[in-house]
Amino acid sequence: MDKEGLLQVYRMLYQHFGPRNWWPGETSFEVVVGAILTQSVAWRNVEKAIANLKGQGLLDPLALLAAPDEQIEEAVRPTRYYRMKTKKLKAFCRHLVEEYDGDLAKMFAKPWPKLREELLGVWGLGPETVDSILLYAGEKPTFVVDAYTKRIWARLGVHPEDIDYEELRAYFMDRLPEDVALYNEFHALIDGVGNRYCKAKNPKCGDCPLAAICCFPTGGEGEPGVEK
DNA sequence: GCCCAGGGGGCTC
DNA sequence: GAGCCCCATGGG
Repeated sequence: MDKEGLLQVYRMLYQHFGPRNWWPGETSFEVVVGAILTQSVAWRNVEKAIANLKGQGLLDPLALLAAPDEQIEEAVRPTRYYRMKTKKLKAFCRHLVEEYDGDLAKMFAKPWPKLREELLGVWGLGPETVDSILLYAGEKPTFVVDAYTKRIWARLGVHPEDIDYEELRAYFMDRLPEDVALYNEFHALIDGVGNRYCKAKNPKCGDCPLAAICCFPTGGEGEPGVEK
């Protein structure tokens, strides 16, 4: 799939869903917190957790660091893995406070490819979370890949589903213009189609906007590894 | 009441 | 370095 093919998919999704207006968040710190909490969990539950944190004045790096683990755990309980996520939130806040005086603007002032490597070194932050933070909180032109991206492009016959994260990210970034708004909307649209039509165990193809170009289910998983 | 969602860490060999 | 288990809630 070349640049035009990718943009065609983008247009098909956009026509179906319209603008998705990501990322909901009053502050960039709230967006970061959401990026960590949304790991493996529906956004609905993240909203509850963020409301809990906000209600207790914990949507602030210093306040969050100072609060006892038990309080954070209770607040983020709806997002599953709440003990792990409490550790992850604190690990990020610790890094932010120690390296940037708790100031996200200062952090994002750093050249983003360098910052990306740095954040990947923070405990609890993997590539998807780091790219989400950079794109949606920092407005940096890095493409976010998730399980839906892998699954959908596998079903389009472009790659095997177990493709490496960095490889698929590079696939998009090598072909698409370096455009924050495009990356923002594209990932949000992929999440939309994935959520509605592309669940792993019970896909509901129905009126999926990509049905015309999809290899699933008739074509199985497509032709893994074949470059289209 | 069971099964599934699905990112990241950590362990194994 | 690939494979596997752990985390542990809530919706269908």
